[in-house]
Amino acid sequence: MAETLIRILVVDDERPIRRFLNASLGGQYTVLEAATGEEALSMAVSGRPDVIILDLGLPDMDGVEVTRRLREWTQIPIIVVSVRDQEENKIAALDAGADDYLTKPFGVGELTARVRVALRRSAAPEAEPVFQKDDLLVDLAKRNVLKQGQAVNLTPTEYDILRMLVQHAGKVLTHEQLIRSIWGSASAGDEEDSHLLRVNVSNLRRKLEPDPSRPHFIVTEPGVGYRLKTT
Amino acid sequence: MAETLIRILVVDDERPIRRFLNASLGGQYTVLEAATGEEALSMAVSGRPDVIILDLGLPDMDGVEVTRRLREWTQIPIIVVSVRDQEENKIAALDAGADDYLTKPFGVGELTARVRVALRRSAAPEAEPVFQKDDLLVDLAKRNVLKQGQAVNLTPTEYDILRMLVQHAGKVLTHEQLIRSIWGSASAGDEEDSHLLRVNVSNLRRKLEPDPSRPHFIVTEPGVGYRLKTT
DNA sequence: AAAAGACTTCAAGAATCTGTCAAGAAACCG
DNA sequence: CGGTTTCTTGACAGATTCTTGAAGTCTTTT
Repeated sequence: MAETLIRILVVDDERPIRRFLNASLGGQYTVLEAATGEEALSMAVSGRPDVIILDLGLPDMDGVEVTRRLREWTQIPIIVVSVRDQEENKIAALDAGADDYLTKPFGVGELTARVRVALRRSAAPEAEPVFQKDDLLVDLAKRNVLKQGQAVNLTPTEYDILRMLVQHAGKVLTHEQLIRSIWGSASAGDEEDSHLLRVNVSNLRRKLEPDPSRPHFIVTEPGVGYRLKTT
Repeated sequence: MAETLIRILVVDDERPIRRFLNASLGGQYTVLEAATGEEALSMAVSGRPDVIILDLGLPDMDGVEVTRRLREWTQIPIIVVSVRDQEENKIAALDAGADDYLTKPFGVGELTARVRVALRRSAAPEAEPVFQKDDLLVDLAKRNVLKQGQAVNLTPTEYDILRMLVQHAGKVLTHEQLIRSIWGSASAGDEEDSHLLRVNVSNLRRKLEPDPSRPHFIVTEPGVGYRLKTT
């Protein structure tokens, strides 16, 4: 069957559950397994799954955090599966970037139906999680930034800005868009934060650009915002 | 906020439930209502909702059938809401094209979270308005202007004018329309600004036209305004 | 053909926006 | 708690853009 090319990553720390899901889905899909959050994150990169089924109760990391980390670089559909039935858990997971939330126990039929929904949708094109140009390489999945093969140390804020730029490489991001994505929608339209943004971009350039005074990667669009050059 | 432009169509035959949902969602979204399947189908056309919340138990038509009919022409996210808790109902609805399935009773928080998920997804792939003619390419989504493949540096004002022209390519834009869209309605009818407009158009031509003295793209309609040639 | 009106071009000062440095405050980590 | 990193803020120089005036060009009208 050609369908077997579709890969599903099952993340759950309990082996019996993994085996159960493997048995349920294995007939139609290729099933990858991960038992911890770290494992899930790395397998999401290496295994290139088409759907991720994620249990919230992991030993090393909360499932919501895993979701958040994944969403930094990919739109792979995430179906959260958990014994937690409280509404607040569902909301937190969904707002963190999950596409669906099933409460255990659930029927296999419903799960596969929701997997089909996720697959049906993911015909859409996906942004590249890796940006490369000349000596600069940004890998959003690994959270790596290399300049001439050397790791570059970025502060969280700097990385957030760079991630935004990479996710919209080639497009102009307005000051407001950048500020909102980094400091929240609360503080948009504030001159203070415009300045903050400029300082951070300046720092970014100093760390990334060969010649910060004549930017090669992060170019200014006067009066508007910044853009990551692709060409 | 302008966010109220997002429209949600609530389909349920019970008025109390419609009122409840309207109250729950009305603060953030514009809520449209339909009580029957037929009404839902016609409102999906006329109301152009961004999300549809659909009850399965309608008097004239089964909700699954409504879903199927909608999917014949649109990908508007459909969140099914039903008292039916059997797995087969869920599977049928999801496979018919629904994006999500909630069993009544449900929490408002969860519903709005799932609405956000649906909106988040459909917000992603936006149509890119692009204008191309000969050597000139204007990409409004990227805010890019290329002349013979080379990026052209436009000032914010110049870009605003060009954007207006592209958005109404082929049509004549009066001086007043252009001035109003760029400097606000306050200063329309002012001779000062008419001049300003001319200066900016002149600069635009110098940057875009092969021969600024004989405009190929931005042509003057004497006494009226300017027009972007499409042919 | 001259005149009037409309449009275009050029140039320079004013206003605004942007980049950089540096130092104190705050947060983080062991 | 001490040390380190990161964040925030202010000041200032530099660059870009906006605005305005004057002069030149084109078109239409008389």
